[in-house]
Amino acid sequence: MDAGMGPPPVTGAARRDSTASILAAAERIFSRRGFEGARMADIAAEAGLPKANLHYYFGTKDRLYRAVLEDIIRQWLDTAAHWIVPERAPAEALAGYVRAKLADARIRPGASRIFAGEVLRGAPLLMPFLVDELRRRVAAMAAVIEGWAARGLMDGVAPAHLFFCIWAMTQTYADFDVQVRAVLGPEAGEDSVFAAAEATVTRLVLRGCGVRDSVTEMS
Amino acid sequence: MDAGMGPPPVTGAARRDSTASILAAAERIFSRRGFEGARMADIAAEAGLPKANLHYYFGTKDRLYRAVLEDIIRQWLDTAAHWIVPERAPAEALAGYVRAKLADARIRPGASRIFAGEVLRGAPLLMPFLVDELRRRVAAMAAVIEGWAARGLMDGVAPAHLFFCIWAMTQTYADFDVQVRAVLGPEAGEDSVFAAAEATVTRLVLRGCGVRDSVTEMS
DNA sequence: ACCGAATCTGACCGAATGGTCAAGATTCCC
DNA sequence: GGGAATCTTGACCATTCGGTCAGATTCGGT
Repeated sequence: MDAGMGPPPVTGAARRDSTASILAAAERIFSRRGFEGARMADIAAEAGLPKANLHYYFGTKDRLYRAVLEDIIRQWLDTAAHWIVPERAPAEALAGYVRAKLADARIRPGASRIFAGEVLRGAPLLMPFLVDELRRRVAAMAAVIEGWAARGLMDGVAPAHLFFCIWAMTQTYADFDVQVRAVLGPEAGEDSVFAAAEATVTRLVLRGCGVRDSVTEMS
Repeated sequence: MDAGMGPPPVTGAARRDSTASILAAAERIFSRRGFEGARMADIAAEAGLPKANLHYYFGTKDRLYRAVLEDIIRQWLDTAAHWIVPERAPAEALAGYVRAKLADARIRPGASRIFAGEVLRGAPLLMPFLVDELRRRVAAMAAVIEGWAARGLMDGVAPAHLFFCIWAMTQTYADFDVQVRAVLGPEAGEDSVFAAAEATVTRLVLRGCGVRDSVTEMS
């Protein structure tokens, strides 16, 4: 992440507003069209600014994309670090993590979609992050899981795969939202969809891991 | 699916070879670059044919993409129709379906990635399919699940969401293969990765659904 | 009020890309 | 064997798109 620097390295006032609205617009456009499909002109229009303005602040399309990604990664890691800690009980931690990830998927689906698109393409930009930071984080989280298993609080499952599954199930509600809506039909409201999603995912995770003291005995 | 027709509506001999290698090349290129990112010239090079040849057989990039997608959808539906049937026991059906989907993800990851990319973009081409065919299929599969639940063979879970979760978990091993490999490291071989994946996903699904007579009592 | 720095913007490129075409090569069928 | 349909291909084009730039315009400090 972070390569070189844009035009002026100083801080400004209007800078904040412009960059913020550009980033927001970029997240919206990139999330639906992907990096290649997104047009700088469209992002500019979405942000209500002339195209040259984007280049003034971010230099190139590539750097703008990186900036968006960086923001996404930060939140991604924060959520995990908040929930998957040894102090919590497995039931609370895993259910909380699932709930938080689903909330992200609902509130900020574009972020999840951009991340997905990046990894789909082979993670040309994120590869260093995946191999270094993410790998370390997962190792740490795996240790937490194994600690719980060792204390008899849950079954022994392959920790990394458990996380792959949790990420897949939760993020699918952002990445494949169109499919979810199409299948469930228009009569299914957002609230009920996400309520059912949380119940289902939580159930699969908690029961699948044999978590004792299952908070969600039924749903 | 299927819109209009290519240049000549007749059958040919060399036609088969060329179209086949073009489709294979297209699947490889589209799967990593997405529709917008894929270059007709690259697909041509991958297929070992001049670019004009692709246009001779498929007319436009759009029609070539549709042809690839159509093929993918067919397999997608076949697998589901094969496993999720009332005659089978839930344990066998669900485990078999998971195994088959994971095999697809391993053997033909490009197909899954193309499908994912299409849905990520809002399914501009697949929307009709999602709303009509897929919705009907899921309704049928949901009826099977509910039948099993009614017979006391498994718990009552929201069937559509169960499938969303199964698709997410299995396809993530194709779509996010790069992330999986990066996190698990190079020392993890294909075989062991997919073995662990199958064990984990199957466990989450079967235990999560409270399937009786669980074939996989432990792993 | 004044001045330099920061910000903004319309007009303008060059490269890349999907698509075309007409002429040449090959295959098929009688 | 011969002619027509099918197939192949290099050269070419129009458009689109990321990026540039020089000239306004506004902002911040004194």
